This record gives sequence, structure tokens and C-alpha cells, in this order.
Amino acid sequence: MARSSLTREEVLAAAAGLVRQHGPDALTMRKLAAELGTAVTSIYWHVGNREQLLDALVERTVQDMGAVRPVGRTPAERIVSVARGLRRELRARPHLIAMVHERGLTERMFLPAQQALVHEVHAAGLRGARAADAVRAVQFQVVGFVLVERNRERSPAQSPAETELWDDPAAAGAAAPDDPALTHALTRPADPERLFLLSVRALVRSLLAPAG
Amino acid sequence: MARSSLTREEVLAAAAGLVRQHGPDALTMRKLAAELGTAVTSIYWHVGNREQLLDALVERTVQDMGAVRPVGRTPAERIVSVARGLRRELRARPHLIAMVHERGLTERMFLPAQQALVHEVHAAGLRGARAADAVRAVQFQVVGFVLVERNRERSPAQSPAETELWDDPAAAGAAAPDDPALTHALTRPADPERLFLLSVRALVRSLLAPAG
DNA sequence: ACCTGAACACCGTTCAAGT
DNA sequence: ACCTGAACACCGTTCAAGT
Repeated sequence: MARSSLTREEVLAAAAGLVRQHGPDALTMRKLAAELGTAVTSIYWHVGNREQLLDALVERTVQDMGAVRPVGRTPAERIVSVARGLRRELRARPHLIAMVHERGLTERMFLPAQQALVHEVHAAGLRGARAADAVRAVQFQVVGFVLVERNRERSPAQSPAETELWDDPAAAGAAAPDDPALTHALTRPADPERLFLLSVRALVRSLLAPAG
Repeated sequence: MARSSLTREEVLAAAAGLVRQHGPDALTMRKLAAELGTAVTSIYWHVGNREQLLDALVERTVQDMGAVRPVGRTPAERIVSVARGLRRELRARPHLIAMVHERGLTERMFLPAQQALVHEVHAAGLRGARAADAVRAVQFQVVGFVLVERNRERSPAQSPAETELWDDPAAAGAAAPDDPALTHALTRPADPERLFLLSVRALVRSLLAPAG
């Protein structure tokens, strides 16, 4: 089953497909070769080796991460909208994002978003180092949240989950004696979407507040 | 070089050592066997297989994560101190924490800290679902921050780093026309310790503020 | 109960050889 | 310029065999 002519593009596309569907571990040179109908060693001619193949995939992902356009009337609203857009883009490419992160290209991937954040923070009246801090705080918050969130999704069966932990009356009582609503809330799994919005809004409100 | 009697404990200790020093990928059954001076297959008798060995290491780490004792006069201060303690403990065991996370045991690992947070949030006057949200927002913030931060450390050579990106006058100018101090601040690498404190304080201030 | 080596099915990578 | 199979050094795991 010889192919007319194998392209570097074809190799990258097939590799991206494997990663997208089954994660980076599923991307073995041999499986990739089988998928493409070539000998394993042909792949080496086109992309060097496995490491360089992953580098190329990551590079591609970084460039695909388009600029997010802020929406909303106030700077705070617009910052939150950037954060939401960032989260959406990150969640659409979980495996590739993880690889970008492992390779230390996260900052570069976030340049468009960072520029948007700088613009909004500036519009909100922040200047100098304080503006830079605000931008970075939001960036860290968003990326960190998505990492944690993604992790929870991947391993849904936390055993024992918070659920069961707070079902222990002794433990629950020790921390918060008379608040069944609180313990009940902690018993149910967190709603990430809601928690994300709530967290970002809370952070942004403080960062943009007049007094340092 | 037959050993008198191989223990499950010995296997776990050696495995933990390998992971601590060189990361989970360096933990191969064969290297572990060599380290212990036994046949590879002996390990299987004691710990099942590689997966179960990692499970056991993770379980151990979870139990090692002690309770953090809040310090400070106001609830806000005490919450921040819990966050700092959490960050310190996480950073002391980077590889193992990553494994705990991969296995979805993060929530359980954080139970002691969560109870402390519940207590403080309650003391600050928050009740019910809103208190639960505050606890989780802080938890996500801390874990997420450490994940992002750890990642940056592991790959120090961001290429091109923010440094170079903001050195491009056109890009910098488009986002924030007249703030050299801002662009200069973004040119230098972030100070994680400072950014962490700043972020947590900002978040907590909002979460504990009277109006929802 | 505990340990062993042989064997199997997988890896990534190199290299000399083909066209 | 592009592709190939053979070969090497690694994996995790199983299993029958030892004591």
C-alpha cells in the first residue's frame, strides 16, 4: 500500500488527529505510520523524530489561538469576556493545550489575549506595574482554573469525593457548626462555569478597585 | 545479590525516591528492580503492577498533606495564610502532586485545608451557598496558580518570552500607547510569590465583601 | 510465601540499502 | 529526494518454574 507521496502536512494532520482523539500518549510513531499507510521510518524523514513532531503540533496550536475580542460596556465586563473567551478556546483543545503548556509556550500562546487585557486594564485607569500585575493575575487565574477544571473532568470519580467527606457529621460540624446549607453545597459537585465567572468577577473587581 | 527479604515498604520508598528526583517517567519497573537489587518480577508480587504502585505512592502523598493552621487576626488574613501554606506544601512535592492530580484525588488531598477555609469563611460572616463558593474559589485559585507556576519553572526558556514580545514597539504601542512603565513591567519575568499574594488577597477581598 | 529467568508484545530510533 | 526493512535498546507484563 505505497502512497504516491507523503507530505509533512499529512503527517502533522494525522498526528494532530490522534492527539485530539486519544491524547498524546496514544501518538506512537508506529500507530501513526499505520494510519498513514507508510513505513515507520518514513515519518522520521519528514518530521525528524517524535519530539520534533510534537513541537510542530504545538507550534501550530499556538498560532491557531486567535485573538479574543472583548465585549461589554465597562472595562471590567470586557476583561471578564476576554477571560471567558480564553477559557472557551483552551477547553476546545485540551490535549494540545497541555502539550503547549509542557513545552513552556503558554505565554506566547496568550500574547493576543494579553494585549487585549492590557488595553482594558489601561482603559480602567490602571498604569505601570499595577496594570501589569492585574493583567498577569487574570492570566494566571484563567489558565490555572482551566487546568484544575480539566483535571476534575478527566477523573470524575473522586473517591471519596467531597460529597462523602462532608457527609461525615463530625468533620462537617467541626468546621462549620450550624450551616447545613453550606455543607450541603459542598456535598454537591461544583458547577465550573458558575464558579469560573464568580471567581473572575471577584478578582477583577478587586484589581480595578481604586485603593491598591 | 539476593536480598534477605524484600518489603512492600522498601519498594514504595525506592519508587518514591525515583519519582521525587527524576519524575514519574523515570520510574520504570526495571530501574526500580535494579535499584533494589531484585528481579523485575519480584516487584510485581509486592505491588501488583506499575499502575497500582503509582496508586500507592499517591495515596501516601495524600495522607502526608497535613492540615494547615491559619494564622492572622482577621478572617481574610487567616484565609490568605491557608492559601500560602497550601502553596508551600504543593511546591514541596511537585511530581507527586501532579500524580495526585492526574489520579483525581486532589479534592481529597485538600480536605483539611478545605475545612480550615470553611471555618474562616464562616467566621467572616458568609453562609450557605455563598460560603461554599468562596471556599471553592480560593481552592481553585491556589491549585491553579501552583500548576501554572510550576509549569513556568519547568520550562524557563519561553521562546520568545513575554520579554521579547513586548519589546516589539508596534505590538506594545497598539495595546497601551503611553505607558512605558507597564510594558517594561511585562518585559520582566513575573515574581510568582508576589503575584500569588496579590491575587489571593484581591480575590479574598471581593469574596468577603458585603455586597454579593 | 516469595523469588527467578524466559518470553511476549510493545516502544523510539538508527542505519545501510533501495529507487 | 524519498522510502524501506532489519536491528538495537528499551519498555510493562505474564507465566511456569524454582525454593
